[in-house]
Amino acid sequence: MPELPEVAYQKKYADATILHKKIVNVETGDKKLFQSSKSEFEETLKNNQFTGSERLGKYLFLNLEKHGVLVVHFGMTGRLEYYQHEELPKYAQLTLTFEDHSRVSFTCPRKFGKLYLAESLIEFQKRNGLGIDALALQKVEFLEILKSKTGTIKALLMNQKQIAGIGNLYADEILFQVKIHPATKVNELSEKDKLNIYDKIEEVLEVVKKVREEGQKLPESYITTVRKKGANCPRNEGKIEQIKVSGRTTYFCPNCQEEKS
DNA sequence: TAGATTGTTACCTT
DNA sequence: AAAGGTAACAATCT
Repeated sequence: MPELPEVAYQKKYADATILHKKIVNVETGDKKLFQSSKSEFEETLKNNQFTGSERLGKYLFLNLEKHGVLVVHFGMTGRLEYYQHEELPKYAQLTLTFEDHSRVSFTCPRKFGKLYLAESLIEFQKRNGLGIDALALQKVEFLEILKSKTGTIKALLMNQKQIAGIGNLYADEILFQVKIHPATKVNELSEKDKLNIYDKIEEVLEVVKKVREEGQKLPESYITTVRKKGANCPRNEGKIEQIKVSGRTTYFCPNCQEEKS
């Protein structure tokens, strides 16, 4: 599920389903997901309730009436499922039953998700060194982050300690939209390039966030819609290629996104 | 079937 | 010291 736009959708989903209801039962799954002891989760959540939610990057914060906040990281396959029936969904790792008998499960087939207990969003952000949320990022902050960096622009966009919220998919999308080769070194970018990248970060994330929240389709001009080796470029100027950049599989159009020399 | 998949991070090298 | 690249994690799909 999980880059910034998908987590924004999970926040909307949580807001519509699980706020202001007393939690009467807590069931936990594989302990590798739980970043505090499972008994601590059980004790903290039982007889408590969610009062609201916040999002930072790819993390969802479910604020509790007492004892701080439940923090959810969705890994690659995590999601919230709200339902009224008895049987647990497949891959349920945390299941809360509310006073009205409805339930919510955090499901996570690949178990890359993580659950934390924290005092607050700010405390969690500091403790984990998370950067500024990509949609709250100011132009000057972005330019400051780019200073004296030597790695690839793609790796920087995905570095959660610098900018929080962009992953492999939308890093590729941003660089496709701005027509910059993903392996370009940050120190080789012109000032114009940098400003264009900043604008596309905001544009792409806003567009995809809205698409996810409203259940719409991505624009046909997006490489994400044809993310496959040999596919036709949405601009019809070439064939999509697949390479590795900073260890991650990367899709781009060599025709639109020329390599700097 | 080998390699791919939206996540992070420990561990290497420079 | 710090920054950047890589492999590993788990389960499934093509």
